[in-house]
Amino acid sequence: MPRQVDYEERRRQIAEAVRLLITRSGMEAVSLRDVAAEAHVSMGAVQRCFRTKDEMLLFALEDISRRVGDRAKARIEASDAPRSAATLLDRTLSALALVDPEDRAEAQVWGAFVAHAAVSDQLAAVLRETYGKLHDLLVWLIGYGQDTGELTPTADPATEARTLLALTEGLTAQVLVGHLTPESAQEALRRYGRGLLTRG
Amino acid sequence: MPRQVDYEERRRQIAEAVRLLITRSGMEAVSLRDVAAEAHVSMGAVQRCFRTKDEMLLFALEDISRRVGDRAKARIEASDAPRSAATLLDRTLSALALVDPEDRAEAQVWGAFVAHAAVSDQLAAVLRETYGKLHDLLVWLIGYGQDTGELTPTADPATEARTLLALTEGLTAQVLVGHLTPESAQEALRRYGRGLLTRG
DNA sequence: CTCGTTCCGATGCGGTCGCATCGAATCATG
DNA sequence: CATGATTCGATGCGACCGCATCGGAACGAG
Repeated sequence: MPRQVDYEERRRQIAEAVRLLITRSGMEAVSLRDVAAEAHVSMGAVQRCFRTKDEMLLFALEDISRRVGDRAKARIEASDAPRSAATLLDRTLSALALVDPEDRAEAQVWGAFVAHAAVSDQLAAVLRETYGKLHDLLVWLIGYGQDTGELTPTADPATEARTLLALTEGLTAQVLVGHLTPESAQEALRRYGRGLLTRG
Repeated sequence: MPRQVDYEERRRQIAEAVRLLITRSGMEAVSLRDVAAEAHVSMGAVQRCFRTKDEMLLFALEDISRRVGDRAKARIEASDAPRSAATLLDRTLSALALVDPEDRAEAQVWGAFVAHAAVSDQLAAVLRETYGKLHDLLVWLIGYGQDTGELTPTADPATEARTLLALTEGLTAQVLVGHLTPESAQEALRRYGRGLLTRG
């Protein structure tokens, strides 16, 4: 056997380059050549990892979807003590809103893929799956909060989860465009969350 | 003087072609040649109207922004009788949510521009202006509803407007991707609106 | 070392891109 | 009609695109 290569690792490396390029110049600036240069590999190596450009973009989206999901879960589990459901919800939504400047790039890439998904069924399928997981996570959190008595029991967790997820995404988009500041978005999100509290 | 041309009309015609192309194949499929063909004019004519491609895209965004704003206002003024503020709000948000299948194309184009705006300051500026106008419209509607006593007076119109606008956009995006049905999005929107009623 | 396999990087190809150029057509004016 | 300003449509240019190809480097097995 000749020199063996960790393809999975290289794919991730390439996905990172795709993210960086989208952040810097938008999705239409993603070319195989630029991706290869950004990932410090040759074009041939990129083509060895992905048969086509679409395959590469698909993997990049799966990669970023995994990141978003992981971060949301991480912020939940990072709570060392049994936190209140309200705190967990707040942290989770903040993570999803990507309001931190360091997450801005990721939000930008996410938005680019959402826009592109309107044309590509494959990308749309990945997004649907990710949205589904985030939805389930929020449903669970809301149900948990209702069990502990923190959240109003009359709310339908599914509807509330849909609303929260959409609100979060909408706020993020408007922050990216510059219509809202991260602070005002954060405040709108918290204000809505407060409405879910039993004594809010 | 030689044959005179209605440039403004032609520009609109070209903008329509841009919309159609984005709807059909996404923003990166928009080339001068295809736009010219779709608009049934020659490439030279397109170049006479717009110095560069970016100028063309900018105009297309301004055109669609105007359409979105016009439609929102139209649905308000179309209410022949002095409608209730709640009805006006519901109609306005439905218009913005672009949940009707016929509006789906427009929502798709809007999303494409939002994504692209993260890279182009010029486009972002147009979007900010449009968002600002929509925000002001919602603020006015909410204030009107509070005056008539239909809406809870404790809510801050500005914050509520921000929330409603973001929620609407987020729901639209998720409908486009296929994570939500237009019906569930409409329901989530109405459910939130009910929370603003005095006796909701 | 030799061989066989695997991977890399360079190059080529056909196509499309945005943009510039230019002759022909058009039409009010003198 | 002749003129000159103006617009059109076609063509050319240089660059870049995605993808295919291929010689050779790298490296384990015999």
